[in-house]
Amino acid sequence: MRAPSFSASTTCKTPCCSKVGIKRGPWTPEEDELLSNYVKKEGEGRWRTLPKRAGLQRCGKSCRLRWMNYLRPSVKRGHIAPDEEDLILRLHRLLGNRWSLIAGRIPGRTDNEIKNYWNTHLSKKLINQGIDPRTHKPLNPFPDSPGDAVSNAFVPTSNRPPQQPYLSASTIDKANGSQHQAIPTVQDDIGRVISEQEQQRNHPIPVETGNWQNSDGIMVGLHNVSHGGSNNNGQSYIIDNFNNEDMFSSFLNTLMDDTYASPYQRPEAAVPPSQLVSMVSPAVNFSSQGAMWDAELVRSTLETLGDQQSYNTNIRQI
DNA sequence: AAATGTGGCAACCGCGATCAA
DNA sequence: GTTGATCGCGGTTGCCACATT
Repeated sequence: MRAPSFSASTTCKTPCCSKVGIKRGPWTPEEDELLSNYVKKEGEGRWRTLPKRAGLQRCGKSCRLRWMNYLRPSVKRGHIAPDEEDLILRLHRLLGNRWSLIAGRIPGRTDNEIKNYWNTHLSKKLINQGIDPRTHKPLNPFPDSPGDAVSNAFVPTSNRPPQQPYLSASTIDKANGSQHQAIPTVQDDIGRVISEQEQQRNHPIPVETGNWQNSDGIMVGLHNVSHGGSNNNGQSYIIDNFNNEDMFSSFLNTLMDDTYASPYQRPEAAVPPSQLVSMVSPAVNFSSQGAMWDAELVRSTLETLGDQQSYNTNIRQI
C-alpha cells in the first residue's frame, strides 16, 4: 500500500496524469463510493473525463484501475481455489504472461490479481517442483530427459536453436533489443489467435472450467476455416474463424486437457500418443483448406514419445 | 523489545494499439 | 496519411503486515 500523495508533476506523460493536484496512492472509502456510484449510474468508459464528472481528484487511469481491479461487482476477492490455481497454471503454460487473457477465463479474477498470484506463489511453487515458470519445462540441464516429452508437446522445436530457453516473444524482444527478431512461440500464436477471436466477438471466448472429455473425433467436421496463423518461418498452427464459439472453446480445452497439459499435479501421467494423434489429426485434415497443425511439431512430439506406429498411421501419409 | 528481512498486493508507470478528427 | 487522445496491458514499485533474528 502506498502513502497518499498529491502529484506536483508525474513522470506519466499522458495528459490525464500530468495535471497538478491529482491525488495518488491508496483509495479512501469515500473515493470508492464516489467512483462506484458514478460508474454504476453512467457506465464504464470515458475514463479521461470521469474523475471531473464524478468529483474525484484522481487521473482517469487510476479510476479505471480501481474500478477494474477492486470495485467492479463481478470481482471475486479472496483465496484462490485449487481448481483456479490449476487453471492458471495450464493457461499460463498455453498463453504465457498474457494476464488479461488468462483472467478472462477465470471468472471474477482480475489480471492484476492473477499476475500477483503468479509472481508471489505459483512461480515459486514451480521452481520448487523443478519446473521453469517461464517455460514450464524442467529446470534440469538435460533437455532430452523423458520429463520433457510433455513440455515439448507445444513447443515448435524447429523454430529455435536447440536448448534455447522458451521465452515469450516480448521477453526475447526486450532482452535482445532490436538486434534480433523475436521468434513467436506457440504461446504467442495461440494468444494472438484468441485475441483476434475475442476482438471479433467483442467479448471473451468462454471456456469450460470443469472436466472435459477428450473424445475421439473432436473437431472432426469443422469447416469454414478461412486461414490459419503462421509464424515467421511460414509454419502454420491454428486456426482462425471457427464457425462457432463452442468449437473454439473445445479446441482451447483440448490444449488444456489434464491428460497431457497438466504435469504439475500428476507428473506420473504419461501422454498417450494416440491421444495426441486424435487431437492433431483433425487439424491436419484442414491443411488443404489453408490451415493446419504444425506438422513438424506433431512429428517431433510423437517421435519423442516413441510411437512411430501411430505417427505413421495417422500423420505421415497426410 | 527493537531491528531487519520477507511476503503480499494495490497502485503506478510507460508503452503499444486503437480510434477519431 | 498524420496526429493526438485515450485505453488497455504487462512490468515494476513501494508500502504494510508479519516473521525472524
